[in-house]
Amino acid sequence: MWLFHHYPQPIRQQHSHTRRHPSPPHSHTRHPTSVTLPPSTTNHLIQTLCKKGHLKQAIKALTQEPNPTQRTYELLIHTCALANSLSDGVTVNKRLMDDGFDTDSFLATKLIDMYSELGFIEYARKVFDGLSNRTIYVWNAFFQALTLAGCGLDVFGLFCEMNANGVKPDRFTYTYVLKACVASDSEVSLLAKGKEIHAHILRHGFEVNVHVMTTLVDMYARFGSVLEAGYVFDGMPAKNVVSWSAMIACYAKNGRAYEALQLFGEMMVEVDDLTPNSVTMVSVLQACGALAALEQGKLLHAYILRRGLDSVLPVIASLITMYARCGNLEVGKRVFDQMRKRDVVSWNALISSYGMHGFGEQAIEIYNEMLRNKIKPSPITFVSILGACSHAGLVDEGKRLFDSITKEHNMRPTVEHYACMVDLLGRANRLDEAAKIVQDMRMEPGPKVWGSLLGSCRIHCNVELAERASKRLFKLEPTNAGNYVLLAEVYAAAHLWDEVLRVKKLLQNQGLEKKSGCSWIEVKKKVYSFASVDEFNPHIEQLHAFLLQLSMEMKEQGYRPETKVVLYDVEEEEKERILLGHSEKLAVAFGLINSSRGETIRITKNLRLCEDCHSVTKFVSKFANREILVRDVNRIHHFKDGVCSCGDYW
DNA sequence: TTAGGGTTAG
Repeated sequence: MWLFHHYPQPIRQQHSHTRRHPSPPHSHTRHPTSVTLPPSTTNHLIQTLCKKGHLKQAIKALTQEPNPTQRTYELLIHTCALANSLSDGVTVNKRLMDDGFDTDSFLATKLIDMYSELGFIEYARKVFDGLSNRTIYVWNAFFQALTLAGCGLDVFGLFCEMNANGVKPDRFTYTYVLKACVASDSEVSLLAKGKEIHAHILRHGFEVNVHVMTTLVDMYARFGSVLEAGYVFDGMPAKNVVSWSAMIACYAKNGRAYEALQLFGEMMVEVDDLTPNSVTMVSVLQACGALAALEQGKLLHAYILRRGLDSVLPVIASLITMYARCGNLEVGKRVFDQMRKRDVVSWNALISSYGMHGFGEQAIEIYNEMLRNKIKPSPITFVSILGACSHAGLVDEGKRLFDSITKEHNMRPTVEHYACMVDLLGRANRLDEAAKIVQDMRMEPGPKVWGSLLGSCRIHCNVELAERASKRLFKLEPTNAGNYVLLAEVYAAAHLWDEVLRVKKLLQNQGLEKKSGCSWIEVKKKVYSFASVDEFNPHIEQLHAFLLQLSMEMKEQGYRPETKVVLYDVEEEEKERILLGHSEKLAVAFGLINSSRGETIRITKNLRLCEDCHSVTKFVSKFANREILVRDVNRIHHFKDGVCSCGDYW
């Protein structure tokens, strides 16, 4: 029994000779519930101690009880899990096996749950392996345990074995097996497995079960298969608030914020007796934030207050982030200030809000206040605060905070933290130091780290390092078009047009495409979107004419188009024409035409803001005397009087 | 005995 190697010898010897009723070989006949024995007061005592959470005393009492019942063991196991005590759990496990409960599938289920909760999947595996009569409960518990432990891949073989053994999957089995597809640490994508399970579900008539089908929607959502998720959702015979929320979350998480809001609207208007709850709100707020749809967001805020959902911490964290992403940092701060209770997520939300607005020093102040409030930082806290330092160019502060992860907080920096450091140093044009961090990392630098390095090379036009980083990235993420585009931009800036063409070919050969630019603007509570190549847009001619006129006026004032960002080796004039078609310029023009003076123009872009759009927007903010907020993938740019809040550092 | 959707970052 390797399982018990590290633990004290079982206590059986102490009580075996005190046992008044010698045990028959099989446990069940000896069970006090199945033989008529007077109810044991010790059993009762153990159970009471467990219910009150006095685990140590309960374990002690166990040594006095010769015939613990199944119920006693059940409570003991549960209490060990609650008390997070592996050693006690193992003691109980050992004792119940000695007592002949080793064939008890009910207790086996409980043991598997316990080991899973304690994070010891190998112990759970031992229990599972040692049991011959595996009921559906046992299989389900083990599937769930494997999934939680990130061993999703193991589930499929066992699922086949279970079917081969004639045990029929039930609605719970399917939810666990579907979850196993997404919760696998393995490199292989398990989408294909998920589709197989989908077929299995249909063959066995489970397409009527709301839980199973909702899990299926969620599985497709997590693989980014929005269409499949939609098919499943649309085909569901009955949907409840969870199904709707899952589909809304699917859109919100997969860059389809507009559809998320639409679906939410449909849910509110068309479906009776269905009330969105706090979970729904979180996804909808996310979608508003993604679109910078401030007016929609405010309506949701009012709704949250009416429904009394403002005491739900995740809702408030999403609300703070929504306001910040919509450019309204002050309101977000006010929401935070009014919270009666705050958790680390609330603080993280505020820190990252200040970070995305470029207020690095204030973000650090908030972080220090959080520590003074005795809130323990989470790994995400450090991502947020390092990101804030990066946006504000606070290199030394960032380095100090990074060191504090190990020195002051006894935590280990993750790949994400290293990626933040590479970004921080790289943006600040300290590429050598950034490269050294990558070299000295104690773990494998993943795509995020190399991606940060490549991004910095793009800003500072470092061809050699960009080639090194992209070589690794092309291996790690062969289908991420963004990496090819970044490298091409580095080459274009260096006028290495042959190389630009070579990278473009590489992209084409794999059937990949450059993600096209897209911008959104909210005007009078409606969201309008613009694409860079957008001949179908009804406003396009008007906008082009407007921009052409604007560009001429700006040129008189000293504007020079930043043609280096154009990835085509064409005449300057053509490059200027291409630049004028950028989606954010269309959105700015649309905003100027369709909103009244004094109104802030809020725009969102799906990519990083290009240098030319940045300088044009600065000009516009001055000449049209308008405040313009542009949120790109990285941060918020607040243009006013010809200046941007990022200080041209982004 | 067991169940489905969410929070903060990049």
